[in-house]
Amino acid sequence: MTSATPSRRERLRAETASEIKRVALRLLAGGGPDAVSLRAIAREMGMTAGAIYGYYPTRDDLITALINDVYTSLVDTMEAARNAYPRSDAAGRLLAWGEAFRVWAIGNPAGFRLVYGDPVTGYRVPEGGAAPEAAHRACIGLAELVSAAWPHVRAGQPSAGHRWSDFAPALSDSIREAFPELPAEAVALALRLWGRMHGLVALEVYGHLRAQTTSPEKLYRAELLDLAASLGLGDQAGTT
Amino acid sequence: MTSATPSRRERLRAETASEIKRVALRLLAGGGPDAVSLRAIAREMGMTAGAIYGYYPTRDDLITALINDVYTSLVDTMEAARNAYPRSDAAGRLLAWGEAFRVWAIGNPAGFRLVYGDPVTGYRVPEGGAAPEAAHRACIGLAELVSAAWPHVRAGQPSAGHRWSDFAPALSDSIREAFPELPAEAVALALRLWGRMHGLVALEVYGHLRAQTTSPEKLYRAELLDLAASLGLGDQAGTT
DNA sequence: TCATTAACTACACGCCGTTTAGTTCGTGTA
DNA sequence: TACACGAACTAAACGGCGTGTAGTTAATGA
Repeated sequence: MTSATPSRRERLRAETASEIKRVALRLLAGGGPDAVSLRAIAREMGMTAGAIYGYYPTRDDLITALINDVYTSLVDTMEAARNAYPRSDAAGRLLAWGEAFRVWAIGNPAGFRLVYGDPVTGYRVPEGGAAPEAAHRACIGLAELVSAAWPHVRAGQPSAGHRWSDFAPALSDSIREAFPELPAEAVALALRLWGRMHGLVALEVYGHLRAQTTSPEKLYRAELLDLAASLGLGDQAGTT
Repeated sequence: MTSATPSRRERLRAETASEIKRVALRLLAGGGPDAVSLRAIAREMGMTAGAIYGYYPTRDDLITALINDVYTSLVDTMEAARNAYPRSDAAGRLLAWGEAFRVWAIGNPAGFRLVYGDPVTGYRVPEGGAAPEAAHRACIGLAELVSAAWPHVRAGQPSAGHRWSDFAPALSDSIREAFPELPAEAVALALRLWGRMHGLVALEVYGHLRAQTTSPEKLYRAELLDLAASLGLGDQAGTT
């Protein structure tokens, strides 16, 4: 913010910092979470491990940066998939979002583990622990899907008596601002959507589903359709 | 199998082998997955790390044994909770199973990670990769719940055209033997139940839900009720 | 009694994250 | 232009890890 013209030094520095992340992501994709080590990254860059401490104060800070990058790319992907369908096609947008989630996860198992599992050996989430902004965006995206379906949601949804105070202020505030017509109950529904998409995908990524079925994608598709139906968006064609 | 009377040596040996697992589980519960190391276990037992190789050929074999134990204890817990309700109370049994799953997971986060996540640093599932017997039992348990509800499942369940060949032979065979009246579609439904329970619980265990809501249990309860309703077991009292 | 052998230790190897002290070199200023 | 500063980096060390291997102890059984 303070620098109008980033000096040459600053440019080199920023470039190195992002090269570290780039190499880390490559190692992650190539050799799984355990292949991401400061020593391996440094080796790959022709440096020594200690040098990385000039860019990230600790390994976990680097991992945290990676998580944010990867999480953001996931949410970007889902939003793009959703936006390929017009606002009028609530079912299409829901299915697109859900499919994009699974496709990304299956294509990026290491990334999925990074974001939703134990990222790498010994990593602990930072104390301050503000959820990454990407998680917030994901929740908003889900709320948007719920919002579009809300008029059709059959009143039969079990009301567990959710209140606004049940949710993180950051979440409540954004949703009330973006979708003023939604009740707290709808936020609960959005989080449940999240859980429903997450369940089968997590089981598949970690190999539990493949031990039981040869076609997890069929299972997931059925789940998405059931999910759409339960939101009152039933039978609007199973677009890709 | 060959020994009628286990010799003193054999008894000591078996006792040591299980003490290793016991200590490992204690370390796991106490210090998370990273606290489980051969050196730590040996230290705790007044041995050296190498000694453990006399009992488990490699660290991953020990971890595999732990996973089996922990997974089995989870399934035992869920089955017991379910069996507290009579067969006639299909909804009660479903809710009990589901609640038991979450309660166990929240009370045993390290165990949950061991079974459903990346167990510990560098662990890779064994090649032969037969899914643990406990996973099989869990699937059967879910199928039983579906079986009890099957007459009520509204025909509207989206049919994704599942066939018996879509599932692992071990699973298909057991289910066809135990519940001859069930179609392949019902197995798919059982696996989807699994995913639905798994989703919110996994998000909660890994800290993603708590960043968004202060009452994950309410969310999960609502999900279970919705799930029961979608199986046609609606409105049969929200028993504990 | 004594050879066999299971059980275990001691040590080494290469990996890891992290810290510290020392070195190199581009940069802004006098 | 000369020089001092400081950023960037290396080298080496610490303790921890899983895993082999060679050597030691002690219980077993003929």
